[in-house]
Amino acid sequence: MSAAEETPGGEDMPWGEVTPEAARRLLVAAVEAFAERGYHATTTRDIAGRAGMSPAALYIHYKTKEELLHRISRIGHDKALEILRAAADGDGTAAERLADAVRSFVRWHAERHTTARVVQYELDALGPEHRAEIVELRRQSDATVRGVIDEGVAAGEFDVPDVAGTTVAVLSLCIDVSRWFNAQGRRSPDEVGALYADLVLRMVGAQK
Amino acid sequence: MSAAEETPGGEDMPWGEVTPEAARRLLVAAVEAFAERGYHATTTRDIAGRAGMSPAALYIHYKTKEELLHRISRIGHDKALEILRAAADGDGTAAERLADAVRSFVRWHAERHTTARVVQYELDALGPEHRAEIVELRRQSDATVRGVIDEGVAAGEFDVPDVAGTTVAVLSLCIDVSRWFNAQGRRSPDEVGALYADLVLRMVGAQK
DNA sequence: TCCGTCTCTAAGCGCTTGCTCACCCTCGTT
DNA sequence: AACGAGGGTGAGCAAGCGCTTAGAGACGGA
Repeated sequence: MSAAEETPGGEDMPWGEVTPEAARRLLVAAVEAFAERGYHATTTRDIAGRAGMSPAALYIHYKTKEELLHRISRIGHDKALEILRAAADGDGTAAERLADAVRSFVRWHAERHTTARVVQYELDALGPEHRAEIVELRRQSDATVRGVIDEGVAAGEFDVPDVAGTTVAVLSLCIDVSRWFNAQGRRSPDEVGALYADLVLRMVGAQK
Repeated sequence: MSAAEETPGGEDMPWGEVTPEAARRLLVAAVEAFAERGYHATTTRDIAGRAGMSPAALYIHYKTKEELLHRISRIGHDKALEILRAAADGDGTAAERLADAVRSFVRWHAERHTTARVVQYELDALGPEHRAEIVELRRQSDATVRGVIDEGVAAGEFDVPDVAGTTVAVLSLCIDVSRWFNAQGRRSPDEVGALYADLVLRMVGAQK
């Protein structure tokens, strides 16, 4: 992680790598608008307006509206993959690492559900090359989770008849959090993360 | 179920209740287009073209493009709820009924993933009143699944610390099948249904 | 035969869209 | 003081949008 993504205090600063500041403001505005209305229902005038700029200003920093979506999608997927890998490559048993991965992955999808919604559900709005690039990142996410489950099975920790299918289900479950999660709801991101980690351990038949 | 929805052979005839035939052709075309590109990216000309008609023909059968989406959404949700209730109100233990519900619900989301994708992911494109109507149907789906889990817990069949949260997770898991399922993929709708029924039984801690 | 009804089309209206262009303002450098 | 570079704007273009309208053709009943 680059220094630009962290404040001096060390807390996470999203979109810190996007410069200059005007480009970042536009990108944050686009994330909000895309998450609320969807990519196709969002106009470039709406994005520029939210960022406090004229419609033409957008095209100084981004070539097209689709490039904006691609930047958002790319950064978001990189972050999601980084979170999964940090947990998967950590110490501990396969069960501990899987629970860790699910907990942090779900927490991210809940906490930053605005971004996650765009990242996960607006994939089809990308052009062919950009979409292919993102699909490859997803393949890596899948491989990361499958690896932990494989290790758990090999170590006798898990009981999983269908590793590939279970991997898809686990990732699907986590990703869909961004669709239904509501910040005003009863549950905090931490609570949902803990619940889901428990559910996934049950899915893979980890002994408690 | 009305007679119009079934062929003489008894097999399921989707959109059978939509008449006249031209209106049904338009609706089927709209489902395909909405599923492929999303509601906002689909033009009325595209829908009419797929149905082999002129753009103006659409407005003989539907007042607006949004009404088309509403009809699709309404019929789809009715069908989904009917499937869930048929399983939940059946005979057998809570575990059997929950497995049955998940199996048939998932099978529907896989088999008819085109429709399901529109029904489940284009909710926000509806106007306020139409959206409220659909949200109410979803509440009933949630209540149906929650009921079965509650009964399983009461009967000592299940071990579920958080019934509300687990219900959301189960439904979310099933619904998201429509996003990733691919007819050309390796798995049949039946196989995915069986896998998911097993996974859900594990999630609720049903003894095998 | 004439009429009213229903389904559908060709043409197009008013508006919004993504995006461009000519121009201006604010800088740090010389 | 003069300058070049880069970030910003107001106005607007071509294209495409959802939807309407005038009228054509088919058809059943009086």
